[in-house]
Amino acid sequence: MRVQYQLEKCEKDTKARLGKVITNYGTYETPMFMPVGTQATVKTLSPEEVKEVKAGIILSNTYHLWLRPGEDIVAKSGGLHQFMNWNGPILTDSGGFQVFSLAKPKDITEEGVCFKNHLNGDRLLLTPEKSIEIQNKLDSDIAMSFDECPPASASYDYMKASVERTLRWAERGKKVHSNPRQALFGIIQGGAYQDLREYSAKETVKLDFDGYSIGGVANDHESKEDMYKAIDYAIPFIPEDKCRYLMGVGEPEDLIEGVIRGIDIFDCVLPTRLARHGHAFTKYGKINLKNAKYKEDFTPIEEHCDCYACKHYTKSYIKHLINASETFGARLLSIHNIRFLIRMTEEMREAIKKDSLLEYRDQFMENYYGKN
RNA sequence: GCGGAAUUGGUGAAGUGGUUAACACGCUGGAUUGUGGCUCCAGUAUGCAUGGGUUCGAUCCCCAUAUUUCGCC
Repeated sequence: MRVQYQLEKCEKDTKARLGKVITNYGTYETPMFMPVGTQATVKTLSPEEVKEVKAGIILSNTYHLWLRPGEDIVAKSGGLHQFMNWNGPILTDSGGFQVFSLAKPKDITEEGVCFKNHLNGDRLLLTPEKSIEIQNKLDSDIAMSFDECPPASASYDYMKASVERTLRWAERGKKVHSNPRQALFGIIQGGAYQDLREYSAKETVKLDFDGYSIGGVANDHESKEDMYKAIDYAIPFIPEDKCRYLMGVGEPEDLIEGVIRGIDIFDCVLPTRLARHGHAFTKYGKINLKNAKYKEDFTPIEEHCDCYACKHYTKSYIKHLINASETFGARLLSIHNIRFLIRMTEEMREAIKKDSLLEYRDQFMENYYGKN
């Protein structure tokens, strides 16, 4: 069976939706936040801990698993779920983001993208067909189309050419997609240019994917206004009965603004990266555990948080672990930060049920950015 | 007691008779949005043991004192 999306309810005053994603590895409710496990592991967490923070689905990465250990080894082990001992749903990114983060413009051709293997210097060519073939073998529940993720600052002409190429790549990838258990999502690009986003959305939808995502946002110092516009331009063209995924977004307020605009799922490295650098999300704003003021703070990160870190450990202790570069500190903060974002999605689901999402947003923002 | 060597910020230390005393760590902040990320950025000695002297000018040269250290009795 292929992943299915079930729309349960639309909020009265916004475009927010309550839904369900049904997969062979379980069903989860949307809106949902996906922790990122690029190299077949959510950095520092065990699968049991990922379950415990109530992650409905995780994201992994085609490019990185292609280079190491190689998709054939993952396939041989019984697929990505088996390989990493995660029996929940998995979405794999296509390597499109690595076009943005690792490749130079001159490496991008109609055929695909030339990468220099960062592990051994080999020249590699990733094509739309290759990306889908790798994802088929990884056997994730949701595969992503291979796209170009252009910088938000790209010129109109560049963006237009890129959008068109990404559409051709989407079609090529769809043609070779052959895993009957795996869904395939299309990616809408176009930056903050209204006509390009609309064009990309319409044309991508014509190709008929199992779900749609909005990509190319929140990169290259893009303003929040531009990001929200990009969502607003694309959403009206996505069929209601398909899951909508905003790629790479994970600041608390962006989750809320995304949901209000009709987004169902998100992924982001932020909670785990911030954790490794000593930061924690809290209801009253982001805090930096490295700050001297937490030296003797023997209270949890958040008093009423239900995560493992907050139930058992103090800021003082976690600060000490971070200062001493002990990995347990990064692990505790990762658990907390992911749980924080997932709890936000839980709260938003409740708010959607009660048609009170705008009130939720206002209250959240007042707490998060107000005076402590 | 005698002779030698050393003394630079929180630490380990470069360094020069002349504009802002290198670097590293630590410390203090900040960044971070489909992870090439235990990463990156910034700030952090009004002073070179103390007191004199030489010099236009001394952390750098000279003298004394203190402390540390090595050797000898």
